[in-house]
Amino acid sequence: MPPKAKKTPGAGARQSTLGSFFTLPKGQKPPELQQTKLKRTRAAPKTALSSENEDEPEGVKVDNQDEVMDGTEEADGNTAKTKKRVRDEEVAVKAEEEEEPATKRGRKASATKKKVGDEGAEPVKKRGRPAKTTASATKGKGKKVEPESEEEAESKPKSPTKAKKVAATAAKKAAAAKKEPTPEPEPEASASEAEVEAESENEVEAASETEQPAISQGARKQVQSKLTAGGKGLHPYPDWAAGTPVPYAALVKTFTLIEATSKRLEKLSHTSLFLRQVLRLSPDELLMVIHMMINRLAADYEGVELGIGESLLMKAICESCGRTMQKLKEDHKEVGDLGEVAMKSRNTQTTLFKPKPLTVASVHAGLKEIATTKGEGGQTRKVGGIKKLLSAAKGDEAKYLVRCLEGKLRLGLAERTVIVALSQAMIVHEAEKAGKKAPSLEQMTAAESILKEVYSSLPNYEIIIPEMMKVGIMKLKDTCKMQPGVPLKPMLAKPTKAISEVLDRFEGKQFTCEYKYDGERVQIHYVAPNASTEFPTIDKEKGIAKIFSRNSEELSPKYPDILAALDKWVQKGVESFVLDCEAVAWDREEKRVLPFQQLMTRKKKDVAVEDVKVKVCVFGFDLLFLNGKSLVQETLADRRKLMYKSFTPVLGEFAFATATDGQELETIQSFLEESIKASCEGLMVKMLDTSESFYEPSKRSRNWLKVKKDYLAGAGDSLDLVVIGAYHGKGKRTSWYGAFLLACYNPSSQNYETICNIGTGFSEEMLAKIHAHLVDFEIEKPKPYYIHASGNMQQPDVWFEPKVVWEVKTADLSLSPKYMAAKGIADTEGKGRGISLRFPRFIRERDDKKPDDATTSSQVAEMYNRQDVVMNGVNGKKGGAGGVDDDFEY
DNA sequence: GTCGAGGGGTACC
DNA sequence: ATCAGACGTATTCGG
DNA sequence: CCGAATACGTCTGATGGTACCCCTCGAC
Repeated sequence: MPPKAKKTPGAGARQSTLGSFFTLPKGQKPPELQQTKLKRTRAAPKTALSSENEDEPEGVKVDNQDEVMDGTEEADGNTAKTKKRVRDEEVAVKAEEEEEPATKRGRKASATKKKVGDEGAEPVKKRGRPAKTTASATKGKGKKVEPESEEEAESKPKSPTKAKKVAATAAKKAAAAKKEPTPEPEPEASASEAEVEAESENEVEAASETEQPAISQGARKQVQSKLTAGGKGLHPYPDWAAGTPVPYAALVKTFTLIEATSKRLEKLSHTSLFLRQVLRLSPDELLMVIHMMINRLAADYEGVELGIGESLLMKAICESCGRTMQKLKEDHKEVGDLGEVAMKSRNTQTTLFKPKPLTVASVHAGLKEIATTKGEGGQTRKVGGIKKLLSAAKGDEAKYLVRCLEGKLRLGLAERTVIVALSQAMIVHEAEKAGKKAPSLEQMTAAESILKEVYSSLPNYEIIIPEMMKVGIMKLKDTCKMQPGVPLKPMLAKPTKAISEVLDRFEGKQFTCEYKYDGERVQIHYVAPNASTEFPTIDKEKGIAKIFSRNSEELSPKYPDILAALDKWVQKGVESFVLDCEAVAWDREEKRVLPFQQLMTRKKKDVAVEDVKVKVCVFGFDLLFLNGKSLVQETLADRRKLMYKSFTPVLGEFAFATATDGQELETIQSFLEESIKASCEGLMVKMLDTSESFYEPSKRSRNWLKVKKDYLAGAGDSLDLVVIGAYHGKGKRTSWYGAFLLACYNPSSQNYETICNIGTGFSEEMLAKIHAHLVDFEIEKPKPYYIHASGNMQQPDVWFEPKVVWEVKTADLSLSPKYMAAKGIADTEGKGRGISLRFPRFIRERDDKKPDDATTSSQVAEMYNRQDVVMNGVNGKKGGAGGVDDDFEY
């Protein structure tokens, strides 16, 4: 039976799109995407979208209203709402169960069934080649770069003009468009697949899992070894005198090369060549060079901040080049990159004095100085520091200097790649030094994995690099081990669009689901005074007790209360540990967790235990280190057992994350519902006991899954909002709008009240189209009936006539200091705050809606209040307890 | 001189 | 945080 | 058995709101 028939009528067309979208199995492209892939043409994507795959008739027009209304009607009865959700989800899931073709090995045999319903029209894409026709069509955009296009790219490596880019994509699409949706022939495969799976799925999976990393390097290594093994003179920058400081120009040259290509392997090779050169000529500066490449001054937890942002930077450029701010801004808008702007500006001015050429060391020192400048007149002095650097910069140097100050190198080269490059450079260097031949692929692979592993357990170059120079890369593991006091990179989770996706991945294995609390990820490090194991960097007498954030920032000053309460919940005999947990705001009276917005209001510095305003409860979910031993290589099941044994829950102070190991869809389903009722964001799903359950922060960045409520059918709020303003895009989005200002409609005042900016969820194609479309509606000044904050800061770059309506999805609604939506309507504590959206993202255009059909202020208010009720329990203490700046009396 | 508002920056999500 | 796009690798199918 | 095409994972860089902290500047 086509699932569609089962849909709740109220949900209407929206459900049909989202529903099917979110329940698609992994291997399959959602119809929309597929659609776009197949049919993308610059003209009329709209029609393609709506006509073809959403069989979405008139109902659409009002569905949003309906939905909101639904919500409100059910608001008091909470349960009704919940039920509805459950139902939708069930439907979705069932639908999938029925029609999912075993895209992935490891799916059920039932999958052989042909799909029907929503996506029925769309042929199922299977692994492997579907049909002949595609060949010629796809060629145009082939995966390997075609000679011509490469030529093109090469000829203007930097700042390819947008027009060109658009043209290119358009061409691609045109080519792709020829591709015919082929009428899928293919039940056979799934049958055999199913069989294979039945026999040996686990082994196969496990084997491939473990081996993958090593094998996969093969081809890449070959390239690498070729590039790296050659010896001197391969790097385009001429050697500087050995032992002298690395010229900044050499680094910049490398940057330029890296930026010029989009190929990752090529970036990699440039990086390792340069690093090798550094190793050869000025090994002492390796650390600094690495820091510069990843654009950092020191380890994260040392809290070195530049304190420089766009504004100050512009000021500095302005002063140093003698141009007006206005001109600068214009350029910025056009070029989209302050670095380029700075470089160009400098070019127009002849430098009379020839300052000493910049070196990596001098730049580093300059930056550090800027970072440490503070106090009265600090900003001016910082600007002075920038000017000094800038005036010594030649050519491209200025560009990267500025970007470095901006904190975005925008090279397409991030830390991960640098690590790989470093390992390669190092191993080659070592071989050469020892007079041996170029290292074998195996050696290179080994070196790479060693460095990765070491870095993941001790992410601090200031320790690793000197050690590596001393003992060599292959022995690093022996000396650089995890230690309390150095924060690990936390393991992250991959977003999941449907519960079925979880099963898809974890089916047949032991896994667990935990609540995903809405707080701050926190890593607690502890060593008791006089612990029996000693650590090189820790004073034995004092021990250590520190807290780190998700990004390895030190949070101890922010949470003295947690540290002070440690002995309440750490069991005796636990001498040292590293605990992964979530700190959540806690309501002492109601004994329940509070929303994130509440947690945010905690002070960050100089917090004394006595005057903590927002109490925090710690929810532990993983133990990474215990009594002198790293647990990273233990299974989650074991780690968790140890955790349970080592700590004791104390109400309102510490708890273990609520978890269930149930394997059934229904179990997960209801667990999810529970978690949401308990004010959580959703669930985390983790493998329990295969080797995949090791804590592997860097090896596999997303080995956990998160299931968030706003993904699931019916549980996410979506709104239809009017576009009334926009901001010029930067970087990739130069010459388009980069973000937009949205508003809801207030029918009683006939005003448009701003509710949020939005800048994600658009495809490039969409952005281009949007720009082309909206340019014509730009207006000089905001309409008098636009209600928006007056601050200079908040104004968009351009205003529009109210014409276009977009569907936007959000996770939450929050009280806002800068947006005006529903001000005075919702239960906003009379503080004159409006409502805004948390994590807004663009879903699609609603060309079937007029601006005054947009979501209304009262609907927004309704949504907010409903959420408030859910959050605070039906009885909610002292009416509308969500008030953010409510004082919390005890 | 002191105080508060607002700009600018950074962190969290 | 969310999201899209590009690249690299693994897998599969047609010949 | 190979080449081509697809599927999937990883990495990168666009962009969101809010709160705090620090500095600046103007009012008194």
